[in-house]
Amino acid sequence: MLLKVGELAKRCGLTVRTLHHYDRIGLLTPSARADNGYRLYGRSDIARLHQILALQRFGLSLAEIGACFAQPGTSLTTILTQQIAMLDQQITQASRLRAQLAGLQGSLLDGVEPELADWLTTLELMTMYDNYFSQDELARLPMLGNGEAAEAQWRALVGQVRGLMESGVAPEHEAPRQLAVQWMSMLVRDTGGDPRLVAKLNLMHEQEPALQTRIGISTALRDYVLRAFSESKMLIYEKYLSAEEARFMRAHYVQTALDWPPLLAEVRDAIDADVAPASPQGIALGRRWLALFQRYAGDSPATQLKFRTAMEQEPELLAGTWADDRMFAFIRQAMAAMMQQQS
Amino acid sequence: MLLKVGELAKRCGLTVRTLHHYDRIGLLTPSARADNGYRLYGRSDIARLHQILALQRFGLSLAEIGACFAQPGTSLTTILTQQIAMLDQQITQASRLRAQLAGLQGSLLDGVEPELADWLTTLELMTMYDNYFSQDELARLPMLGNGEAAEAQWRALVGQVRGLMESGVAPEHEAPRQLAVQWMSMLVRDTGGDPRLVAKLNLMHEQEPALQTRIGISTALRDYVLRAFSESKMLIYEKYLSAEEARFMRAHYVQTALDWPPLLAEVRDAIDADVAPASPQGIALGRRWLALFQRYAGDSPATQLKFRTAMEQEPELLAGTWADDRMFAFIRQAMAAMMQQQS
DNA sequence: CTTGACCCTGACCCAAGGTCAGGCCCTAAC
DNA sequence: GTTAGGGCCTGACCTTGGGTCAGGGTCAAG
Repeated sequence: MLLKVGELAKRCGLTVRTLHHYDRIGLLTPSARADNGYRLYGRSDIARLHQILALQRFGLSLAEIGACFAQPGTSLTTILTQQIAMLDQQITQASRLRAQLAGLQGSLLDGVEPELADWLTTLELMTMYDNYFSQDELARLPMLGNGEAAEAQWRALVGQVRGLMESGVAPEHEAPRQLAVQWMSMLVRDTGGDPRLVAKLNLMHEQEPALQTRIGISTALRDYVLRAFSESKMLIYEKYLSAEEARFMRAHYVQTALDWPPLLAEVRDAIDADVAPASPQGIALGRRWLALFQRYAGDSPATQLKFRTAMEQEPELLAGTWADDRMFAFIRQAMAAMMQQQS
Repeated sequence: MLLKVGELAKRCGLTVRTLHHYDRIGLLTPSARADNGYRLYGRSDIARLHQILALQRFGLSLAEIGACFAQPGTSLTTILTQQIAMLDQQITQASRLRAQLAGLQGSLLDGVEPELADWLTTLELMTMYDNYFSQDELARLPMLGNGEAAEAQWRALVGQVRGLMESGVAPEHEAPRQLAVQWMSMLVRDTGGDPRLVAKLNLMHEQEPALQTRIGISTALRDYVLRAFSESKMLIYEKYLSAEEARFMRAHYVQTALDWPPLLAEVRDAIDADVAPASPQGIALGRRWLALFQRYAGDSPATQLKFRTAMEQEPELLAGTWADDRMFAFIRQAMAAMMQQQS
């Protein structure tokens, strides 16, 4: 019962080349050779080949199959769980991509077929997002999924704000202020209240000029909104401050606005990772928080107290800020630990 | 706004080598070079890169992406449907494999952990099946899925038959006959009544000696069953035949038994493919059917009529045969067309 | 004796880059 | 001035699982 290579190949539905390959890499060496050099496969070789094919069908690479034979310590359950896990990952990944493509296809079916070139620029944006956000974060960015409704809302808002800015209306006026508050509220909503997402959005917006032109939000426009939004907050704080304190705040508040989201993001990460507020890492965050706060509140504890009072009295101050009670609690504890340490 | 290769790579989360590669294969050639030979990527290059990455994320190969750019005739919908179809296929395939592995794993959890070597021989059988059956057919082979119950049933039956055979009991005796009828009925059940599956099973069994030793069914055993089963049919036919006719039948019936399944399989294929019975292909099948029938029924129309009468009177004759009314109807029409043609 | 079907080895090929090697360019620090 | 480090260049070899020759030997049938 010795088979030549071609016979074995036919019987197993393989090519001769494949068997040559297995021979070369030492996975299946025929147990005999004829005098003329022909490979002769015996019964045990055939059995081994079947086993190889079985493991291959499981998705193992030839190298892994070789390892299985080399050390018989490997248990089948290990192999199975491993391969199943791999398949699961593969399946979820493919399904996610499929869902994305199907969504895209759905949005294509309604309207006119656009030019490929137009779509490519849209896709350009998609990869940009991919670049800054993990798959997980993308799924949590409601902005993208909401599609139509949210997008129209944003387009309208951006248009209004740009109208005001281009007409020369100062951002401190009431109309820009109201739009800015709406802007931030929508942003909070569309980031699911997660400061990490908004920090990354800001980063992306800053680093991708192409994005700015595409969605129509230049850095100038963003600064305009930022100033208007800051003004809306400062108008409230002012009621609690002396003229001198208000002057200081007005000189520095706007510049700190963009620094908050990254810090909030880090605090949120720390909370999610169960970092203790009193730990060195927690205290470092508290220190940075305090520094940022002092940049517009100043060094005087009395003034700082006024800000805190304002914040407690006026819940409106928290609107559009991505800060919540959990984060405040964390920072309070971190600062307490900080004081303790210093004294 | 010209970026060096390292800068672009960092911004897009790629490696320098990847950009070199894209340059070499002409997918993304930087629009400028510095005096020192450095690649300089402009704004349009960046846009193109983003588009490349988007299409790549869809699962297109670099060659396909290049083709997209080369001829702008390709529509996005085409690409999307194509990729979705590919993903679907990928997903179903992975899911099917996963289900198989999970099933295997489940059957492992109950019992003791067997040796890897033992399992490999089991896997050997699995690939053997793979070799003879398509994935689709495997799923339709209830034999494999039923596992425990059916397998135990088969083991018991095989054991009983072997016991009789080894004790020297002639297959024509009543005990073997009854077991043979049971055998064929189970086979019909476990092939879902599909003659194509049983034809392939027979083929596999004949060509794989390893399989025979593994499941304990030698060709001798199979012939024993076949003879017993034939006997059970012939006893019925005999009641309708003269002594001479019966002698002819007894001399030839058993030898035709193994030729029926392949023919039935082809007829079934023809029906599924909507082949007309009166077409040349249908008539050819009718001719082969008739030839097979005449091998044990003889040439005399009168004798043949007796067989047909028997078949109509004794529904038991159809048990364990994979033939059904649809197939008889097809063959009847084919033969009618055949007669018409000859006259 | 030829022809066709097998067999052998050796070699190059694919996709999508990874990983050096050898050498040039530029900047900053000494 | 020079030297160290980092970035850039090209070229070349490596990966998986074989496909696809090329050049030459072997065997059986006609």
